Amino acid sequence: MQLDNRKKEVLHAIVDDYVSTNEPVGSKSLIERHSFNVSSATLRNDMAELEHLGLIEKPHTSAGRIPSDKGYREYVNSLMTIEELTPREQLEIEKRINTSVDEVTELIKNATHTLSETTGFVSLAMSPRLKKSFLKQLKILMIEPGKALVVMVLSAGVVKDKVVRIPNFLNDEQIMKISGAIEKSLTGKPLDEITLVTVETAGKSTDVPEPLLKQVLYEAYAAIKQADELNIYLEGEHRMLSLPDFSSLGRARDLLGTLSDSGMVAGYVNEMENVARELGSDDSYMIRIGQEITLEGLDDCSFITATYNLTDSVSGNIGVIGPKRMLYSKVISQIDFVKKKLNEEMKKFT
Amino acid sequence: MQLDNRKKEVLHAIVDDYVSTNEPVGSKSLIERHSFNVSSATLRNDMAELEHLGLIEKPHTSAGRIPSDKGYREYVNSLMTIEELTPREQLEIEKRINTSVDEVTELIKNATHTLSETTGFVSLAMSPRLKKSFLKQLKILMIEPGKALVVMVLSAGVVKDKVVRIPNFLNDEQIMKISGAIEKSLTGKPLDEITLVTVETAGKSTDVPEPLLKQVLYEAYAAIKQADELNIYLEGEHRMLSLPDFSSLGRARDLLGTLSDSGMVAGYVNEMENVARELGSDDSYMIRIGQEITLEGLDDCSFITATYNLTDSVSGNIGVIGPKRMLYSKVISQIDFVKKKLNEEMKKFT
DNA sequence: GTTGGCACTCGGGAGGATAGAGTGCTAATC
DNA sequence: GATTAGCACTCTATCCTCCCGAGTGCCAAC
Repeated sequence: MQLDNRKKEVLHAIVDDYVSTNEPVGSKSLIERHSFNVSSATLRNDMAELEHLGLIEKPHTSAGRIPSDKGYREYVNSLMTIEELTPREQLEIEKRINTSVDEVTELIKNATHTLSETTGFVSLAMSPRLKKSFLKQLKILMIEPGKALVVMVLSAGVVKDKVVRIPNFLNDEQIMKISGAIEKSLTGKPLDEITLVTVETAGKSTDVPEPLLKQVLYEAYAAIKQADELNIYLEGEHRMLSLPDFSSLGRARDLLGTLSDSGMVAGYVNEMENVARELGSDDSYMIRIGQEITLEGLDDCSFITATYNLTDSVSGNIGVIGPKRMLYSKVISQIDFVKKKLNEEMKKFT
Repeated sequence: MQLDNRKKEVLHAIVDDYVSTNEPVGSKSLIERHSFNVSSATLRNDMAELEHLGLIEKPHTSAGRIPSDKGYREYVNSLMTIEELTPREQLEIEKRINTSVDEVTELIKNATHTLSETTGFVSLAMSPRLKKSFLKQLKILMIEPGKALVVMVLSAGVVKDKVVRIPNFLNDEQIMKISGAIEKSLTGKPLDEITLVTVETAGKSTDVPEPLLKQVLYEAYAAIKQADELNIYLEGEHRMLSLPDFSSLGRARDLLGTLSDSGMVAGYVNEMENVARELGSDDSYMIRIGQEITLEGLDDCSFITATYNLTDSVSGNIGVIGPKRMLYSKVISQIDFVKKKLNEEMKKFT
């Protein structure tokens, strides 16, 4: 995009003004609000040019201009400067996240909540991707005949468990044997290297009769697989209703309808993450603007996520879904700060 | 309320018509849609009377009438007849709930989801009130130095756990001793009879040094207390946006804003339950209509809940929040049926 | 107690005029 | 060649006004 300096400033100003007023911005009001040393006619020429390049557009002939998705993209990529949060804002966020909790999950929920409150938008977080974390402990506890609890402690400081059904005849001692055998041979293995075969091999060393053994092993395997399933935490959906961008009930309905399918949103975030990795992107955050988002009803939204790290190899995403007409520089720095604090707090768990 | 038969029929007809058309209903259209053997003028007299009694009201002078909260209340208490679901509808619900799950929590979530889908409204469920269930097992597992997992199995077939911090110096053996001591003396005790003192007394029989012991006991106690905390599951908030009753963005915003504070909703449901118990109500469901609901923004809603039973002494609530302009007879039977199926499925867990 | 008749009320939709912000284009100027 | 003033044009949003129609309350008659 070869834009001369003034055109860049014009685009910058249009985005700024539109974000703060929610009104299409015209050449004249642009002159009034900013100190361009040229006339409105000159800006009109520039604006015609910017429109030709697809960076801004007119809602209708006699209105001002609003940024297009491409315009926002240009703004985000090359024009904006990210501002630090004020100490006051930082303090506010720190205070909210710092409430001591005993589990990583709680911490992540905390951070998500904080992010929604500080940005005023929908916030979301993915649970950590645990595939690369390894098993530190695995215990099978007998709950009652036919039922047991598989408890796993993972390297990332995460505890997972799952109630499973087991054959009725198995006694406490047999379960302990199986539990011990699995633990002994799987400890230290990353979750994504554990297969049904690995688990079955591990169980072979016990003297528990075959068919009974097999079912327990299978259930243990299923519990391990379930441990690295992804969860998503979404919060603040109702805040979207307060934004003028969603004052049309139809849009609001589509948006909240889509967000209510958390599995779909989770899938999308995951896909974003994968794409970013493939591209070897080294940005600390990912942004999707308007139509770049392939989820239905999010055409007027932007999606910004950052990656938090629980350990070197275990990470997840945290971010925001807001209107594409948002103060990107501010929101990005808010996400960034929350992520930073989240990372710091996470160190306490690993 | 001393209403002659025709007035009852008129009120019944007004509620029915208004629920199905969402238009204020006038004397003339009442004649057209129903077979009253009187003229519209007569109905006008009846309607004036009903209005005088506060059962119906006019949005403005020249409109038809709509039921007031009191009118709906009369309808629900004395006029409506609850209709059975069709076999087809029953099947639909059964199919959705019957998906086999391993934990009660999952089952409840399932039921909530089903209820939202079948009614088209917001559904909610409270987790079972576990105060009256007793401890069947309690194990403390060492996770790593300074950290342990308290696992509790309750009589109602529910498994709860909590990660707790413990003194760094404690070793595996000491923890097991404490764990065993607590389990031995608390097994069989209802949760609400377990106090910090009970737990501390239980721990005395071990030879673990006092200050270390004390912290573990305290954490175990906290874990037990946390086990009977109430959770609420809310689902389908976005569905409210599709209802004409909430086509005003302001109302929709207030409603979803309130519902987003799940703690508050949970508190309210709990209060409803307590009031019903005090009154010794033997209804199988509770209904709050319009202004009877003290939550902000729910003036145009009705709140219907039923009580499910996990065991004789352990129960929770499941129900719906919908517009007060709803088909009560239908919704109530839907809730009732879901509750029934939920109870049946729950038997498998206890 | 019921009914037909009638004057009255009020919201909502249709049509029309107007203001105002903004545009593109042209011709003159720097 | 870039910039500017000026101007005719465009389109939306808003405000009036008017009027239809559904509904009401009340009265006098049955």
